[in-house]
Amino acid sequence: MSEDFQSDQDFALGPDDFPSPEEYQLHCLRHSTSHIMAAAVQQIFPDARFGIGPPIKNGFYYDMQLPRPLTPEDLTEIELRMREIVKEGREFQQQTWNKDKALEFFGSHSQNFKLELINGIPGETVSTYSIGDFTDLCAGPHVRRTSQCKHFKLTSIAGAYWRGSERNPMLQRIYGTVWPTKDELEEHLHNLEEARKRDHRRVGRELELFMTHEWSPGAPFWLPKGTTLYHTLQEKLRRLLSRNGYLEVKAPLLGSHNLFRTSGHWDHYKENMFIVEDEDGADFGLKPMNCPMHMLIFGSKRRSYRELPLRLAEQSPLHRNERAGALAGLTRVRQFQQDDAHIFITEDQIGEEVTRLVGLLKRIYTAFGMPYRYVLSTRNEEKFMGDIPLWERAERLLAEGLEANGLEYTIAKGDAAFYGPKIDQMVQDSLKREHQLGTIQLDFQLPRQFNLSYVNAENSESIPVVIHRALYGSFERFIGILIEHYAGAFPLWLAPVQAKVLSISEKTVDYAREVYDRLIEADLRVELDARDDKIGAKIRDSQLEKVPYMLIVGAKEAEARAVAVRSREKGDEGASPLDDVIARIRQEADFNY
RNA sequence: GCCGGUGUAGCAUAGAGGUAAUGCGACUGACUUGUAAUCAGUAGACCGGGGGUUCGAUUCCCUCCACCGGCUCCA
Repeated sequence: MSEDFQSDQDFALGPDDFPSPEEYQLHCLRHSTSHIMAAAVQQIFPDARFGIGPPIKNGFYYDMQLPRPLTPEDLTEIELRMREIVKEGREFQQQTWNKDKALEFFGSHSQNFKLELINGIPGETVSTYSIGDFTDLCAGPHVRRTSQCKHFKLTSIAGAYWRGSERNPMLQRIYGTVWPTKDELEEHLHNLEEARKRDHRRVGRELELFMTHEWSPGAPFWLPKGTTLYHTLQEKLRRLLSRNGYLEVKAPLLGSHNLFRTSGHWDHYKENMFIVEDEDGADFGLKPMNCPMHMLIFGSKRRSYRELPLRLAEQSPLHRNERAGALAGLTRVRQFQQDDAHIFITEDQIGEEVTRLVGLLKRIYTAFGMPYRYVLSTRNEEKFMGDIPLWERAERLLAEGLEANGLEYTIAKGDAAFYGPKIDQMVQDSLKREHQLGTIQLDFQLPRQFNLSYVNAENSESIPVVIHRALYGSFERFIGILIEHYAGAFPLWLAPVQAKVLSISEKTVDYAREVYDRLIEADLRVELDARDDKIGAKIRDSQLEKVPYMLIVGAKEAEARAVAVRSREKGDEGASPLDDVIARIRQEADFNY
């Protein structure tokens, strides 16, 4: 360990708490830069009251209460002063104070948030760090001196509630990023710019996949090309599911309050539901989830253990009244469709069903070239229903289901919902960002609330276990992630337009039209560009539209009944007979999970 | 919901207390084109909605709406 890092003291966090020395050093660097920022802010606003300023992924933030809202110009000013502090090379000096001294010190500086923190810290003493005249309550660790924090940039200003609670005052938060070297900082800023360029909202508009309108906030309008994408994902999934024992259903969108009272949504989820009244004033709700409806389907007749596992899949629209400030693009919407399913099983079938599910996830996500990992969420000691032995058995079965497939996973202790443990699938996209997509949730409660049972082999009644599961998550969010993963350049089987026929001149339009018709007959998604324009311009437009294949036809091709193929990735591939090209594209487009 | 920001033609941007400009796109015409932008012309904006200040507001103020960045990754 380098002596640039304060690993030699008795800190709350030491090098051993991190997976690697690099991460430990980054932690120190980011935490330290956060202090430098606070010191700079204090120079400008002597009355600033500080909250917390932790290191985070890629950087740091600091929450503070200031006499006025910050502007972007303030960030520039703060950065300037930070650079001075960095240049001065002030030393990070640690001191251990007893609490009385700390309370007196921070009290005399009106740092009431710090007082609250001190009172929440166990033990008799607290740790502080000073750089020059700026002293902060902090467990550390830090770098040795401020001169080590050269390569930073302040990135944004945001509002944040003190301790994340809406009942607390709103503080101002400044986010920043910092790296050990200039190159790494520049690379990070470059990555941010790249991410901005492939933002699904931007690409979705440019490629005419979807639109939004202020008269339907939180509900995307799927344009023709986006609808093709949506349907393709639905159909590929349907095929996979029907081959794996799923039965698709379509339950109503609207349900009586009686349904949602029974499911518990009326008591626990009503503020997120859209409620409508019929002419007599009876309350109905738009379903926020499919599960209550599927319970009714299961309960609609006497069920036998021979029917289990009963796998009911549904892709219907769901509505959730998300808070206005939480809406964003396709990732946080009010109307969406999950690739939902509820699997009714006996307790004995849990392990095998998990195996089947991770098998399905594997097929799907290898198709997209996205690596992933699993997280098992276990019982929360404070909020859970049902008996503990059943929970423990179920958690073990989930774990075994993963292990039996040679899958590594981490455990999120206490993160389960009250009704049962779950496995979440964390998927990495091409920009190495993680998204929670697939989920496998056990539920011991809902079948009981709906009084569900089946006749077991001993001819008595048993209560089924339910698995709620999604593979894509929601189509909306999944498409948003795919757009960014591929930057709009979808694989052939998924591309809204698979090929575009480009005519070189007016003289070859008839043949171009013929080529177009042949591709249509071959069930390919194809467009014809017969404008009176130069071939270069048509190629450029197709390339910007990210069409996988351009089929260029001029006099030579018409003569030979051929097309010149230009692929999105490889460029000009020369001419081939039309029949061969159709066969080739057809074969490549023929894809299933 | 809360904090901050933004809202000008389909898109990207400019502008200023006296009703708006540029590029791309669209449309029309000419060119008939061989692998990432042919040329010329035309049309297109109640400057997000409502209210106020003012002789006059798109510009300043208030309010509503939408969008964007956030709202524990816990000293």
